[in-house]
Amino acid sequence: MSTRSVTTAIRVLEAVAELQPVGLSELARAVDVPKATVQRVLVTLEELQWIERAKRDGGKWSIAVHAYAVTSRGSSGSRIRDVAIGPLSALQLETGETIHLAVPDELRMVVIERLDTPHVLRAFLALGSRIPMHASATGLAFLAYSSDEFVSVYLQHPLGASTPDTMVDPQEVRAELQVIRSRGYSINPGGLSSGITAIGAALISRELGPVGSISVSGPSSRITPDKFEEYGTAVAATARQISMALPG
Amino acid sequence: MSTRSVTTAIRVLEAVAELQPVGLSELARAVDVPKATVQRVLVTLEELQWIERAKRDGGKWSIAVHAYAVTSRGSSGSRIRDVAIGPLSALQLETGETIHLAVPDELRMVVIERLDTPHVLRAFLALGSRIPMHASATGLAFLAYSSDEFVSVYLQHPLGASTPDTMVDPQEVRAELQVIRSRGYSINPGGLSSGITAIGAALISRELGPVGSISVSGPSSRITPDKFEEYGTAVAATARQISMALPG
DNA sequence: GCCGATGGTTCATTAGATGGACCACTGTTG
DNA sequence: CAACAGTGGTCCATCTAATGAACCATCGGC
Repeated sequence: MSTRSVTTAIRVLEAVAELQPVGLSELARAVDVPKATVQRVLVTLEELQWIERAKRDGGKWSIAVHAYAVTSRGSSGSRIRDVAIGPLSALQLETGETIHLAVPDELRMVVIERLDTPHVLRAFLALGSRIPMHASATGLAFLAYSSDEFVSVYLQHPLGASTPDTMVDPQEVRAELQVIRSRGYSINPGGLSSGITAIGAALISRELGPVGSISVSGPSSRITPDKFEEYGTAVAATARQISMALPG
Repeated sequence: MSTRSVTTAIRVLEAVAELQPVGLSELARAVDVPKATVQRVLVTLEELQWIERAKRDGGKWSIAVHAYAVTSRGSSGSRIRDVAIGPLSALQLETGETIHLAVPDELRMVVIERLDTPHVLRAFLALGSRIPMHASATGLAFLAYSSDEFVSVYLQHPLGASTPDTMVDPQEVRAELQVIRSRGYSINPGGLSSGITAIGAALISRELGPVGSISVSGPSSRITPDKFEEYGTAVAATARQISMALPG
């Protein structure tokens, strides 16, 4: 139907990203394509500066910065980021805690922006991190406003535990989503990283439904239950403000 | 010699990234490939979730989050980022200003990490920004420790002015690099954005030479000349610390 | 020495990418 | 309103160029 070689090339590229640093044979096995084909693809991608081989370490392959530079320029989240950055900045100043902006990619949330806290004790999520929806405040908020179909599909996949406190029971998650909807924001105490509590709210486009979410997070010692409501309403208000400014 | 269709596909992808949101005809012109071919590539890339078409706006193409998620997972800079994040966090707390971590891609510096200030007045560079070397503290620091060949090649290209204060004379840049080397850090007052001053230092791998650089930046009203030395030595010390922890 | 890995290359076969020509549609202009 | 210059999109005969089985070279271990 369409450009088989391109498809395999991209599949190889994604495999490199996932397994890096990785060698030829392992890649060929992972993608289930003959070595010779993978080899040609690798050389091509190298010429294009999208991947590079380690100088030592038997010349294993990794993604090159150029690939990152190309794809990060913009990305669909960029318009969201543009309208979000102002309100998020205000929210950061108001709460003094770390703020995350995340958008969905397949079954994960991807962190596309972060504003830092001045505190020495910081909640840290690297930009570009892919985190499970059921284990994060952003993901839960997003799920809470997603369609039933999507939630069902999501919950059919095995729910891994990021920490001992992660919700792994689909029933429990469903109930929590209901709570989030009635409350307007999500609370995730230690479900993604032990000792980190986060409070999130969904960004909802009138036309497209939920398109991402935001959260404020910090050490559980600072984000105590008595602050949940204050931070929750602040996050929810900021999310509403961004939602209204969305292009859709 | 190798996989022509893949090459054109990647060229199309890069063109989309650069011109997004962009339509079929414009793309075909940009990459100088028949519309029909571009069309097939676009459909393929869409199936792979690497690009997406706007719902409104005549269905123009943009890079999808998935592409960003794939390439940001790791990227060669990731190991740098991993070892850098701790020291950078300390530097951010020490100075209270925005910290950037950038690595070279072709003739630009690409911002791969940022720790920002809690100040209302913020120096902001979006992640993934590609900035000219001669116009940025990070770039100048990187150049200062690059090979003569690379510097010569770089200076042969036209030096664009990002602001009225950008150095555009190759001689002047060369002299500045000398100053940076003897001082140990770079200073860039308003050369990238008017009213923003940045101080940078290079990350140097013993085996590979310069692999990136870091900088602290803020409004020129805060980063005044009397702070140059204090911040400069701090940045340089942090850079040295990271350099020693580098894998190479 | 053999064995099981690895990375890398060759080349006959034919799958499949190519691109010129074409259609349908929209908005502009004289 | 007819002609026109754009746009996105599709067909299909031609022949390029992607494929992959078979092959070789090298490495490390036992």
